[in-house]
Amino acid sequence: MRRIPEATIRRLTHYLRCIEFIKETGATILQSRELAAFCSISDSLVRRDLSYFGEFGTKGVGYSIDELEKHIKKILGIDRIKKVGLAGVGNIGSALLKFPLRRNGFHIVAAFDIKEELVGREINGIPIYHEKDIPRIFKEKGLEIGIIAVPQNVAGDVAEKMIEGGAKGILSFALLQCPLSRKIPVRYIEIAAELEILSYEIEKED
Amino acid sequence: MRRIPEATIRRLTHYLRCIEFIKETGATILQSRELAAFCSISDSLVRRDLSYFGEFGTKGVGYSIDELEKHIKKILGIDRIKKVGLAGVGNIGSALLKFPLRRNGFHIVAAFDIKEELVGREINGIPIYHEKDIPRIFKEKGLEIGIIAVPQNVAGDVAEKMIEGGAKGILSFALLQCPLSRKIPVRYIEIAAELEILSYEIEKED
DNA sequence: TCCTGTGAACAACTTCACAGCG
DNA sequence: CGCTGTGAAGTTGTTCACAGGA
Repeated sequence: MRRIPEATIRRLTHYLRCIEFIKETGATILQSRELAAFCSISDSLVRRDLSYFGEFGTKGVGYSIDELEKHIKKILGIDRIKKVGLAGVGNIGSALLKFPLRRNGFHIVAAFDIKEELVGREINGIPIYHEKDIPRIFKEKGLEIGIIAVPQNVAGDVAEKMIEGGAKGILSFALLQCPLSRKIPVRYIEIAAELEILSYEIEKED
Repeated sequence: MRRIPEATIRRLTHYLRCIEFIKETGATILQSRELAAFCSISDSLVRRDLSYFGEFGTKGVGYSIDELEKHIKKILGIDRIKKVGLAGVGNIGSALLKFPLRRNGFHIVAAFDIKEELVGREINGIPIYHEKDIPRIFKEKGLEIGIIAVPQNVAGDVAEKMIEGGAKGILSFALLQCPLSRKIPVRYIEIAAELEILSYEIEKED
């Protein structure tokens, strides 16, 4: 199979959001043109994106919404729940603990912080452990994904502990400055960067 | 001037992060190769990115770190503080109110919520108003950017109120389903989508 | 000499346009 | 006929390779 553009994968997540929305209207068939309109892109791009993974549609008709949803979830690997561990129960961290990520197939099973007064407590039913126990708890509970919401200066250490515990991927709110000992996929959420890009778009004269 | 790739703008924000970091080491000159290594990209891409905006470097030497920082901030429009209004003082919203965005040139001046018990209070020195007052406060205080951290079903209404108040750009944590009355730049932070992309990267056999 | 800035080559991604199937 | 799936064309973004200035 050809290499898949990252942009295609990102759009797949948009398609999923649209499908969830459209499903509520009771529709069962969806055409590339309609899905494209929802996402403000061209219909041929929708077809191209889906065609990377097989032939899901029916010529002359469109795509079965249920089938399409199942296929996209399979492609994204969210056809089964993934267990997540979150480090850093500060502002962002505790907000995420209350966030309904489970709806999207991600289950935050354990949280970690360095503050003794937090260790042993629970937020939203999620137990908080000490950060030094990250490797052990990741292994014991079979956590696959780590979310990093700690200050930047310790983010690298936390990432290493997650990797030591067998994490397969990391989503980080802090820049990981040092190269990681073992290569696993890392994605960033950079609020400041998004605001800066927005600022550029505002200022540039079109 | 040629059209600038969005990827270039995103990298500009990375360059800024690197510069902030490198400045602390006391260096005053930076070469494209070094900056590229920090960002794990090619040196020619760094030079290409910068060349879109003029000739900042000195041949045979490199770039003055201070000059480069100033130029990039100018390009991104963050050479002056931008005032921000934030709607939705829930989990994510109140975390953002405590986040030091000011360091990056963004000043959250007002927050908004629909809950009467929050209205009139302050978080981190930022006053909370009722969401119905978004247009008035945006105008009165000259807010340029709106951050949306409200539930998805009211996100569209909130966006419209911000636009009515003269907002020039929006950063949203919720999908804005309806088309906006006036076209302004909108960027999204989609935590679920990032996790889904991460999931894909984990599952795919390389 | 060394590193920047940039045409030209190359690679990646998107759109076009239509064959082909239901 | 209508809509998908896909070669081919077109467009956009990145790398190469080197001219040219400090």
